[in-house]
Parts: sequence; structure tokens; C-alpha cells
Amino acid sequence: MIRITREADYGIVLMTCLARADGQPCSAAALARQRRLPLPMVSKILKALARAGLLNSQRGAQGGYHLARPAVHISAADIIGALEGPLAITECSTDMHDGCSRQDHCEVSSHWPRINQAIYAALQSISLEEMSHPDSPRPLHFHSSQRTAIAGIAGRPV
Amino acid sequence: MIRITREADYGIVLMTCLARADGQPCSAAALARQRRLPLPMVSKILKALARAGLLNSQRGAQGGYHLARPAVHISAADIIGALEGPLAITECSTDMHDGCSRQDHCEVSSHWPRINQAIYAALQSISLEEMSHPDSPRPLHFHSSQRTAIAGIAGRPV
DNA sequence: CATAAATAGAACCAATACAGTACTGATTAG
DNA sequence: CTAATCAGTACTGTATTGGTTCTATTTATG
Repeated sequence: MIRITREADYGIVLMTCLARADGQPCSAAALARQRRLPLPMVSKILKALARAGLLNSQRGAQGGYHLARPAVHISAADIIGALEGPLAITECSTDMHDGCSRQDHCEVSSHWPRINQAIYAALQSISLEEMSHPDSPRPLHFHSSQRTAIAGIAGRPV
Repeated sequence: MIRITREADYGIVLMTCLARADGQPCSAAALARQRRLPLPMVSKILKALARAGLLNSQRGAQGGYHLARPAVHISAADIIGALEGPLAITECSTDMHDGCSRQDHCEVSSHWPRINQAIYAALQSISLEEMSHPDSPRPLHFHSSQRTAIAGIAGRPV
């Protein structure tokens, strides 16, 4: 129902790897091998995360990436935000929505920030630390509510 | 950062109109005029909402749509879910993700349901009723947190 | 110092998904 | 009967996504 890009998906995967490495710098190539992901993609994502300040990078031979701060202080919101750019849930609900030709007739616009906030809070509440140890053995699968509100669609393709 | 489609956006707009109409059936054409939205689009969205059981429809002359249940019992999650289909935040985190070639090496997969759940709860907590009166005069705009976590990109195009 | 191992960054392309349209059919009030 | 209105499907141009490629820059190590 609500989507994040695969880039952000991979980003979380990679960040958890780095969280588990704990300080040890990992090269893009190593991570790509470890997670069976295409190297160029991994490389691109790590670059973005570094630019966003979530990772520190060390160039040159024996270089690599490592977390810029402890995993407890990195949230899912940080990672997703870094990779998807400052894109709100809808195109309104922003400062610079001057061009919105409908805003005179749009009375919900004032509510989107609230929704954004709710989602942001939800993502902010999940730390990389939490995500890094697979303690939770795949909990509730959420077929609740009359409509199949959240359910997936297919596995990650090859 | 996290996106819903414009269809869902419009869907919320239209639902709030219907919520305010309170029982009075509204035709697709009337709603399109009222909100300055293209009629075919409005029509398509209302059909989907009706199929999802959120609206009742009355065919024929003087027909139209009205809420299937009170606005208090309709959540943002219901509306978005109805329009975007049962699509999870990522392609994993589902029952039928058998084809995921990486699941052996994917240790985060077990955390996505948790994230899904958090977001779902956030959306579920916002009722159509709440969204229908513009009481909140555009509250906190969320430039919090070191990174510009949620901010928009541009207004709805013409 | 030379070299190889890494990251940095931009440009590029194909495939998919989205936003919106068009058309045909079914139902019902007047 | 006829016009209004919903139902459903199929289509299309455009934007975004997912992914690749190429070149430059930095640095540890022999």
C-alpha cells in the first residue's frame, strides 16, 4: 500500500550488515558478496548513505565504510530519508507547494502533515540497533482489519 | 521519502467531501466540479472505493455515492489500502514471497513486518472524521531531526 | 614511487509503474 | 423511452525506478 524503493530496502539490509560489523570497515565489494547484491547498486547506495552522513568512508586500499554513529542512534527514518530524498508522502504538505493550483479548493492539505508526522514517528521509533539482531522470529503478519491492509505482493526478483 | 500515489491522495480528498456531505449522495461529476479534479479520474477512484466497501453507490439518475459507514470508522489506512491495493512497504514481508532468491542471506526480512505494522498503525489511527474538519491550522511542519526527514517537493501540478 | 584497491561522481539506459483518457455496458429515475 | 449515472476494461504518454558504465580521486602497501 505504501511503498519505499528497493534502494531504501537494500539500504536497510546494508546498514544492518555494517551495524553487525561494529566499527570494522567493510568494502562495498565485501558487502555485495555477503548479501548477494549487485556491486554497482551496493556501491551507489553506500555512497548516498555516506553523503547523508550516516556512514564514514575510508578511501584507498583496505578502505571501506563504517557507521558514523552508534546503531542505536540511527533510525529507519534516517536511512530511508537518506536514500529517497526529502520526498513527502504526497506532493502537497510542504513549504514550497506554491504551484498547487488546487489549494484553494483543497481542504485536506492541512492534514497531510499530520499523516506524515505519524509515519515519520513510526519509522523514527525503529532503530538500526533493533533491526540488527534478528530476535523477533517474524511476528504478527497482519491480516487484520476487514481489508487485507498490509500484505506483500511477491518476493524480490532475481 | 515514503510515497503514496496521487490516486490515494485524491481518494482522501474525495472521501472528506463525502464525509462532510453526511449521507447525501454525491455524484462523481459533482465532486469533480467541487474539487476541480478531472472527472474520469474521480470516477475511477470512486469506483475503486465502492468496490472496496468504503462507499455505497446508487446507480441511475439522481444517483451517486455515500459513505458505507460513519466517518469515525473509516481510517486513512482503509482509504489508502483500498486504492493502492495490498502492497506492502517492500516486496518481502509477505506470505507469498517464495521467489525471494536472497532470503537465505537476507536477515532483515523479519523486521519489515514490524515496520509495516508501525506505519499501518499510524495510518489506522487517523480517522476520516478527524480529517474532515480542518480544525488543525496546519500544525508542526516537521523540519525536526538533523536531516530534513519529511519535506515536500512541489505542489500538485496543474 | 608505482601499483592496486577502494571510494566519488556523473551520465546513461531499459523496464516498469503512474496518471489520465476513452469507450462500452448496465441500471434506474422521471 | 430517455437521460443520467455508475461499472468495467483497455489503452497511452510520461516519469520514476532499478541498474549499469565510465572516469577520476584517494591511499595503503610493496
